[in-house]
Amino acid sequence: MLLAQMEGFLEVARRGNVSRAAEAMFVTQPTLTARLHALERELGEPLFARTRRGMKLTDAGRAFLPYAERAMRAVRDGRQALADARSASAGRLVLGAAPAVSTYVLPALLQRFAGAYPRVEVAVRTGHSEDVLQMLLREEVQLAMVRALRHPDIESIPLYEEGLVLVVPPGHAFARRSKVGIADVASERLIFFDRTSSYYELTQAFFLSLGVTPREVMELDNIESAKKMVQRRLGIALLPRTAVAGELAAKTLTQVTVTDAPALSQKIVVIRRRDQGRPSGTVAAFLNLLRDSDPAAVAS
Amino acid sequence: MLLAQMEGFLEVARRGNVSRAAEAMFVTQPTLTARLHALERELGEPLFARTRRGMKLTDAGRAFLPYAERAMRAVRDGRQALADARSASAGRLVLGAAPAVSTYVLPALLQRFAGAYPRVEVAVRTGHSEDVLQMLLREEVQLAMVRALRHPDIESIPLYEEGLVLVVPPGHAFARRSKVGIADVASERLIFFDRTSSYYELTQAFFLSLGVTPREVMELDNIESAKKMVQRRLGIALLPRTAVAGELAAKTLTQVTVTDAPALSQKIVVIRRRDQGRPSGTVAAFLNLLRDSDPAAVAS
DNA sequence: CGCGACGATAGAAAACGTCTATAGCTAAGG
DNA sequence: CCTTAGCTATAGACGTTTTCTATCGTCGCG
Repeated sequence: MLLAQMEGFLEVARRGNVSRAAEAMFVTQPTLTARLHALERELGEPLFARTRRGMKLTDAGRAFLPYAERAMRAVRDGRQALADARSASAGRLVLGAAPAVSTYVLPALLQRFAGAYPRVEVAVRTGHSEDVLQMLLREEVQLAMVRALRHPDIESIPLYEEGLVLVVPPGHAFARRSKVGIADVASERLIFFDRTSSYYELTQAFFLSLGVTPREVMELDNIESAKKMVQRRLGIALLPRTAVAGELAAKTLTQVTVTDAPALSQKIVVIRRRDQGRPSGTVAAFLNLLRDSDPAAVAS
Repeated sequence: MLLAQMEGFLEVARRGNVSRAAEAMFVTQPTLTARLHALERELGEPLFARTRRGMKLTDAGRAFLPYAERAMRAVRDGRQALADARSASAGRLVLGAAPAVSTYVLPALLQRFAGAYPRVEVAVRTGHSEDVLQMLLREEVQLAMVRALRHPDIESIPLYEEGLVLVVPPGHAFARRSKVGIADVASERLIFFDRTSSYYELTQAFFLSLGVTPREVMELDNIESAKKMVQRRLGIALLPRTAVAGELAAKTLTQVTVTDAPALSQKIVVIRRRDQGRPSGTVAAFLNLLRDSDPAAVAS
């Protein structure tokens, strides 16, 4: 059975006239007649009664009509759904993100995205990079923004390099000094966040590699708390630049450059399953948005 | 777009494997591959991501899936609906009937019909034959049982001949006499029913043609009341045989034969629009039932 | 009585779908 | 390391189906 037959059936039923319907469908009348015959033969039942003045539905035709309509509508709607998906004018986007990304980078990005694609439903799952990777592999998320990591089944696109910057409370001694060395830092009270996170390991490794043992460490499990601690002058901290952009601008925290240590940073990437084909619809739209933005610059 | 493509799409989506799906659909793998390609090309979007271990729906494919399913289901259901209609195992039957038919003949017929086709919904519209004819022409009913009448757009099948019989109360003088003549009848008080009905005209014409003027006529607008009047000895009446079958059997009315007058009767037919093609489904089923029954004999 | 409108039919040309055979790729196994 | 197995994609031939143009047959209508 062909959709063309259904379509012809509906058109003829609507107009009660094969010639007219054929014209409307841009085929010749014999073609449409043949389609109707084929459909009737397949269904084993005349759908039309041929009268002097045209075609009239039989009871069987009337019984079949709603189903043909339903089928055609389903196809039309399916096409439309695809068009919507293609233009990302509707659909769903499920993102995974590491905590720092989720908190400091995503909000601005999603605000732009939602503005451009208001009918797209967006969901965000936050977790440490490794956990988010697992979500991606389990297809719980379509796309994830995490620190660079590798896995045979994923491909990643670099997003930005997130620097860890040393922040001190306004008016701190470091803020007035022209040069701050790693030894100076080590003698300060240092505040870390989230022992389970890669940031923690990274930071520890950094100090150890410089032969420095941080003094009197304080650990929080989230960045916001760490910032508050610094502001309350309980210590200084190495925090992601994107996480402190707001405070630096508002001068409620001050950035200090360490002169005798390499810049500490990690790469943030967006990752995607390799086996999903070309990105399409909402995913492609979001990736385009990322390409057109400087994610690090939008941190709020 | 072809239904075969939809079907292939669904099958492959379900199995994640073209070869397997092709086997299940009794086609070769290249055929199914071609169908998928054609569908994807028409939709302008890959529906599957080709992986090492088979086919995996893309987001677009996932978006399209429910619509394809819906379309296929509509077609399946349509087929089923037609099959049901053909076997009259389901559907709807709208009958028109003249009052006497509706009241005295239809109940038994419909009881049998409902027994044979329990899932068919039946509706009955009652009216005088001419009114019912109009309903049929307006397609408000599919079939009608009325007195014989002709119209270019309808065809009719004889059902039975309904005799008008003279009924008197039990114990009436006529019941004891061997012979009753038309003159005897004319001297009795006669009860008629429904001046607007064809019965009335028919009966009047009958008497007039015999040169007899009925005495002291009483008119009711329905047969049941007329029967009651006769039973209360307010007169005698010429009533349809089917309408008094029950009373005759119960001996609450007595039939009298008029010896010197021709039998008075009218033909009852079932009529149908000529332009509806061969009767199908419920209509055909009901017509078969009529053919297999003796409608006059089933009068309750 | 011919004209016009309707669907059905015939026959030829074109288009399409399907098949077999095989290529190309990747992952797993000896 | 090479082979094998399992997957989809591709090529080319074949056969059927679809579509077209042209025409017919029928029936109402003027």
